[in-house]
Amino acid sequence: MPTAMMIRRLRVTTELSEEDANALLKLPSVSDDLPAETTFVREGDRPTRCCVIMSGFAFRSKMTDEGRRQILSFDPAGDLPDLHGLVLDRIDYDLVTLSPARVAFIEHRHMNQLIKERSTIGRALWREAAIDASIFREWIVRLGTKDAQARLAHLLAELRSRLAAVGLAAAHEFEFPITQSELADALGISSVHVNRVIQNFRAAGVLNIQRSKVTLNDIEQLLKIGGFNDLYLHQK
Amino acid sequence: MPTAMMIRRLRVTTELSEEDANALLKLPSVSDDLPAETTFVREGDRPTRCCVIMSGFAFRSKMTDEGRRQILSFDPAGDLPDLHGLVLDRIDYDLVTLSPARVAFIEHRHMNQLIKERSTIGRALWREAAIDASIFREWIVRLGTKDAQARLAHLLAELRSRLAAVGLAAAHEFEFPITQSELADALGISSVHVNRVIQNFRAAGVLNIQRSKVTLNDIEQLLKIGGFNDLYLHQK
DNA sequence: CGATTTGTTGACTAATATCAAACTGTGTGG
DNA sequence: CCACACAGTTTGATATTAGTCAACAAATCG
Repeated sequence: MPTAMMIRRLRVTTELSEEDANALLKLPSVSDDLPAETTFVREGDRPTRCCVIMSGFAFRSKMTDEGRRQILSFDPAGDLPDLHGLVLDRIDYDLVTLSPARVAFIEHRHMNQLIKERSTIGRALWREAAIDASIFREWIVRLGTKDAQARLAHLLAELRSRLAAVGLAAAHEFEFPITQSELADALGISSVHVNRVIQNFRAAGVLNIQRSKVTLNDIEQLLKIGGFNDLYLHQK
Repeated sequence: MPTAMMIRRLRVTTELSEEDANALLKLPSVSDDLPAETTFVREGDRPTRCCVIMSGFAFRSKMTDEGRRQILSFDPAGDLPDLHGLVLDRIDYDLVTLSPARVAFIEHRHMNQLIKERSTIGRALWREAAIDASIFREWIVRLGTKDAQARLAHLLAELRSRLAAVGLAAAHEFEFPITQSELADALGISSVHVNRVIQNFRAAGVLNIQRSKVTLNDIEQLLKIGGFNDLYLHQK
């Protein structure tokens, strides 16, 4: 059952009948175990299949001409990070494993066939892509209006909310195997500054990030500092 | 023909048969002339119709709890800025006129009917939404990796490219009725700093922004300073 | 025409970047 | 088990970018 996690994920935002779920489970796919830091889709690729993160984390990123990397999303198990490859000729970002991850690949023709047969699935997938876009919009707000502290708090609040929705976060902590340098590339600040911000949070007893685990000691503070409001996640 | 500009816009990115175009032209809609700075869709709204910018400009924005505004997109004539309202329960941003603008509204049920009847139109619209998301991703790169100069250059390069594609930009200039304060909210910098960056560009003979008109004197420099690469616009 | 918004300037401050060095932890091979 | 290498983190010093505030000038609008 390669796509069980994906169905759990879809059901966070969409009602899905057992029939539809079963149809999704029957999608032919090939899976691959990838080590951390593996780029498995590249900017400029012409996609013929889309992928599902089965376990671990991936992220999407872009390199600028000046050699800077911007991380655009974190994609935990269940995510479909290149769904729009179905309707676009080219992929406009790199897709990279953050941790060792298992990734399933589904041929576009199978997806298209299923969408044609079951319009509710087409709708669910379009909806999923729309929420993906909504998360990008909030990412813009994060970078455009918040200082370094608030950016980190907001990102962690979002991750917690999304991971909790699929059972991947406990009350006060979750697995998130990221380096400070990667956080820096996600938040648009330097890794030195990420380090200092984390230290402030530790000293204030708000949170800790250590060895692939995020601990949120004071979630109320976290939400307040990050100015976090979960409307944009469109969870039921 | 309320949606002629929209069709021109769709044809930038998608092949559309005459039949499909005609079906789109027959969509029932109501239009409205709105003054500048009018918020006509609000964050939290439950959408029942979607809109097409017929003339002028709109923008999408979000307010943070701290009272800061982040502009998320500029939407010229032809744009469908809330297409994803078709698949989401709530709108997660404000939609505001930048200039006086004519806006057409199409009931979701008419859109859904048409999508059901003509799957190529459904595809075209999904594709449109996917490109919208791609532009958000690049907006993240702009804010996360570029300094103030490059942000402005990159934004103007994007606008030029998109406007030229639908015939709304001449070789070296286009209409864009924006204040420096609005630019500041789009670029994540202060309006004072926007002013200084513009002055630098003027002094260097690269560009000018004046009285609702953007003049690009040295496009090569503009693209270079902005680090602009148009892959993400997915234009044919 | 006055009223209001927008643009411009200068002085000062705050946030964050950069650079370089040192420190910590973890895994590897001898 | 130790020594080493490596990646990641931490620290301090300094530089740069951009923000804030306040005043004024120039456009624009009714």
